[in-house]
Amino acid sequence: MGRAPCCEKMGLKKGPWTPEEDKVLVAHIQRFGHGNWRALPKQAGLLRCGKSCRLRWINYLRPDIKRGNFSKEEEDAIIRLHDQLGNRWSAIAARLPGRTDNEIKNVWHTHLKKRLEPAKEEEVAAHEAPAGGAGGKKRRPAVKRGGARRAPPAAAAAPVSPERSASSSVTESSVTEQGNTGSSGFPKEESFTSCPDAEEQFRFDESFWSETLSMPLESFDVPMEPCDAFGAAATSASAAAPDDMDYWLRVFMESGDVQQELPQI
DNA sequence: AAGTCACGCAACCGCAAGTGC
DNA sequence: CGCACTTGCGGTTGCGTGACT
Repeated sequence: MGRAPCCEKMGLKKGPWTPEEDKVLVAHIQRFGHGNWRALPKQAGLLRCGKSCRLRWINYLRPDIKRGNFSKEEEDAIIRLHDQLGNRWSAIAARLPGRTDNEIKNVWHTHLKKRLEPAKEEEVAAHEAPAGGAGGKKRRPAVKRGGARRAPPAAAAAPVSPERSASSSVTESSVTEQGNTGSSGFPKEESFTSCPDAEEQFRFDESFWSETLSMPLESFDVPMEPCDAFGAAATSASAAAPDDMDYWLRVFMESGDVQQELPQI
């Protein structure tokens, strides 16, 4: 908004997303997944940078996002988890089904922080903050983020579920490589097509999704795969896990626009 | 009713870490 | 082994909106 452009390429759109852009993004991800965020906007025909697409998907468009006010239980959970984990919002989000790190971060800064401030001050005066990051100073005061990323080395922070630190740490490859990683007990985005809970999660924004899914295929440059290509793709890709790249390559080849887009990948 | 203020949320930026070459 | 690229995370910004004066 008021800063210098983050994207190297000028001409890319910034600011609030339009419903049309949302539809295009959702449709593209459903069909092809998001193995490469950088290439995705080009392939989808969006004038956005990959980062922006990723953020939009993770924080708003994912079907398993729970919108609306936080319940008392959720707020309590955030407070408790923040006490344990510090400002590791993605780790906290991973433990709150349907909530995103951004959302939790916002809630913390706008509600919970203020609520806790008085008590916190006393506590801090008494001893150091537990996780070292609750104060919110310079970058990464608490635990190094590395441990919670793609190949979590047994997790620097024990409480974090080892298989994935964040709701946002989701890629199409996680579907194919790990299959349904719902072992932690809460729904994850990558599982929404293959997990039994998927249908339930899918209801969060039913009207939007039904609208999106009912869009005419002609709206997109590429011929549509039969039915929910995303789910089918994920499933079949999962079946062909060792070779998922080949699978997606084939999908692109069949889609017809690969001649234009693939060389840029 | 109009103007001002405060808050909430969506989005952006920079940096760190992982991965592939 | 080192470098370049991509992804993911946390901090921050600023617009939109409701509350208040």
